[in-house]
Amino acid sequence: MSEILNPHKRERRKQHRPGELLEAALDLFVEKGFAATRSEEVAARAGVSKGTLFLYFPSKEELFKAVVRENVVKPVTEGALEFANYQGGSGALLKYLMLAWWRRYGSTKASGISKMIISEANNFPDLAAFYQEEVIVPAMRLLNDVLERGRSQGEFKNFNTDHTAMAVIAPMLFLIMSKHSSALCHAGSKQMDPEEFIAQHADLLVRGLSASN
Amino acid sequence: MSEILNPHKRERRKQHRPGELLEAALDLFVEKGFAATRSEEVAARAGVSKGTLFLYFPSKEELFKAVVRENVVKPVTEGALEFANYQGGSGALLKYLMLAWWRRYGSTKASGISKMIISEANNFPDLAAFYQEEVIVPAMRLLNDVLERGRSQGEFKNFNTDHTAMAVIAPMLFLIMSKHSSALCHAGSKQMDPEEFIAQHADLLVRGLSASN
Amino acid sequence: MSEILNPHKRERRKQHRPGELLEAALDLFVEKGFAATRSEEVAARAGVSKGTLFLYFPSKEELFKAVVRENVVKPVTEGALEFANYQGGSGALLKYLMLAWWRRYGSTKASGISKMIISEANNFPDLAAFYQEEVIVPAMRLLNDVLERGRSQGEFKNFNTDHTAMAVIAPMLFLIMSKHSSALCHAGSKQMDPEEFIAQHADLLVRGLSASN
Amino acid sequence: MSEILNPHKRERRKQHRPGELLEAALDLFVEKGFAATRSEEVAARAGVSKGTLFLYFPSKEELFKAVVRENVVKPVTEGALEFANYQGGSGALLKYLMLAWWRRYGSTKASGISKMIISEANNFPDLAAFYQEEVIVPAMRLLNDVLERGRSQGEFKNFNTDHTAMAVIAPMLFLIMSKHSSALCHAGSKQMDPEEFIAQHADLLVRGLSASN
DNA sequence: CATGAATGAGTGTTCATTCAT
DNA sequence: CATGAATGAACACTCATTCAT
Repeated sequence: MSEILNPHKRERRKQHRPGELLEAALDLFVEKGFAATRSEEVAARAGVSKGTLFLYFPSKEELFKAVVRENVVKPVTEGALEFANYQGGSGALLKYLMLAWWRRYGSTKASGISKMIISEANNFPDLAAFYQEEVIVPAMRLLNDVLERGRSQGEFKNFNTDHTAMAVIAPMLFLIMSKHSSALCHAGSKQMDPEEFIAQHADLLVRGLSASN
Repeated sequence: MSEILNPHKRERRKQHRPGELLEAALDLFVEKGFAATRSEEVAARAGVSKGTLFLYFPSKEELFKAVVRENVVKPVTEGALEFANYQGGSGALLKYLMLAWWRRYGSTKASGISKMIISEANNFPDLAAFYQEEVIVPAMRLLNDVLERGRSQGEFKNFNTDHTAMAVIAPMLFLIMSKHSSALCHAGSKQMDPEEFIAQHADLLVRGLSASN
Repeated sequence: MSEILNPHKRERRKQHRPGELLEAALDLFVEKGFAATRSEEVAARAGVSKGTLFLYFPSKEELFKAVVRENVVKPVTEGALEFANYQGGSGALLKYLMLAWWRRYGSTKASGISKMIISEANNFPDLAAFYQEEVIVPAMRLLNDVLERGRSQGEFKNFNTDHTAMAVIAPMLFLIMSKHSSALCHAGSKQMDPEEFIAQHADLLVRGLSASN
Repeated sequence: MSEILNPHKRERRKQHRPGELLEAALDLFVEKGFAATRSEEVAARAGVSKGTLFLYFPSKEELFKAVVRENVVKPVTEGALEFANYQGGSGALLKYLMLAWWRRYGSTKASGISKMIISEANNFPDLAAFYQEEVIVPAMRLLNDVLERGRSQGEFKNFNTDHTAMAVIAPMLFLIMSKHSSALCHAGSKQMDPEEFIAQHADLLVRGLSASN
């Protein structure tokens, strides 16, 4: 009804085009990977023609970068914001951020983009570099900041930053890969609750970081 | 014996061909993945023509399966053998197997095959099924056997098998992905010693499994 | 109408493409057979690139089926229509249909498709089945109907349907094979007038079918 | 047993090699045609290696020519011999030769060679020329001689040689094509006895040739 | 004589990107 | 702005023929 009353409908559609294309591209990149996703299929799923896709995004690579900016950079930025405003203890903060990251990103379709990049980085160095800059570096900086916050507040002691960072990342990466690869999704990981898994892991880590020895 | 004494060039080459091709294929599958590896390049790297490759392996898929059998199935089988003959405690056994697996497989080029399968399983269901059957199932069985050994000996208590299996696998998977994806290999993981990482993780796990509560 | 008034080049080309490709494919299938016809050559003869061919026909097999529908099914359908509307005697009808079939099909390039299918049916079972269904079955039904019409009108007597059908087909098949195979086209058949040959044969047949004994 | 007693067995096999290869080649050429027959399969069916085939026949084309000489030229030569020695009437001779040709050649596997040549002559001009010279020309000469014998004896009258030759050949060609192409072998031709078909046709022809008008 | 390993040109089909309309 | 027709390089796999052993 609103469509009939609103004469700007087509214009609204037009303005939504990039968003619809991004949505379609996200779906397909996650489902098939970068190389195996055909640009025609992206266009078709967004309900436009092949030519239109290249009107908004000059190449498949640029389309991918836009998908990353829209879906992957955001959660990191949000995490950074919450970090800046957080008042409580660093252990609780770390656990909170890990769980928030899972709820907002890891558990969503978008996390397939991380799986995709890890899978195909070797074949697309430009994409890898872009992802490195826009995602990995900020995320690692945030993680580092959390650990340093804990150290300077005296809550975390005697830890090796690199090892600890790995220990934070490893289980989350594992969950992502399990979620998006049929090679892992049957490896018993289906019977497991990811949030519980992360919570347990976070507790384990915080306990380790807080120990005196 | 006569072969050693009578090193006809053609004959010597022939017997080495499959091995040379397997070696080249391993390199390229690890470097570029399954889809992006061109059969002609495999042949070229092995120093033969395209046709020769198909003389020894009827298709790219069969070539891949041979690579898996040669490089991935073996370490699992070896682990199972050592498990059968092991005499000591189950905690030590678990730690030993994790480290042995890393030294014999994870740290080698061959582990890139695991990364490859996880990356492309969705696009190649037949390959995924093959890998599932030949690698994942036996490996999970071995892991399960180790945990059950610990339980029946009273060394491991009160653990959830699935969760624990995930906790064993996650860090090793993380190391593999880091080693073989340029998207991760700069994520600080280069400064870390994998064996130490595994050892620490194994200790953490064993402590958790041995705890009374 | 606007198309005629507004002859945009691209548009005009587009609508003619399938026809041009079908024409080129007919030429080449007749000239070289199915297996020996390269899709690139079909495209080149139609003045387009290889890719364009597959824009209109999803595979060489489908291209062939389209060629059959366009060039072979039609004459049979036309014959069936004329049969339905025919008023005169059955002997005259049989002779008329045989000659019409020759003029409309046998004497044209398109009849090379029949030669082609007979030649390669063993190697392409799917194509053979398609041809069987779309061409042979309707054609045999028509022939049968003509003979039954003659029997029910009392004009044709005491004939074995199968033998007679063969006797109708054999000379026409012979003419087609002669026309399209260089192995036969010099066998003296060049000095012969096909229409006269068919007319004579038809007369012979009708006389036989009309004989009392 | 005889093999054990006969030390020359291997030598006998050797001498039979060409024959075994010819036999295998005949089978495969008839089954799949010239282009689609792989030389390796010919060798395999003869129980020798690919190299051996090329030891006896310098190319696939030469192999084919040998098959023709062995299997197709012979029946024509035999027919010519019988013609030379025949004493009776020319009508009976024509009928006899037609039936003999069917029994000795048309009904055998070897007749597939004629189907094959007709099918592929356009793609292999050298083969077509060879077949023309070695088979078609002698066969047409024999047929011509039979007709001329009838004319000079006053038994055959008022006939057009070319038309008559076609009328003799057409049904036999039809039988061969039916026998060797799946596109025709279901066209009702299975219910028919070839010898009877030929006999009827021969009678029809002879009656026509003997008629006064 | 016999082998079979090796070659490499050839074929059907796909897909990112361009551009005339 | 939007379309979709057109391109052509790429890629897995085949096979007649050669030749070292």
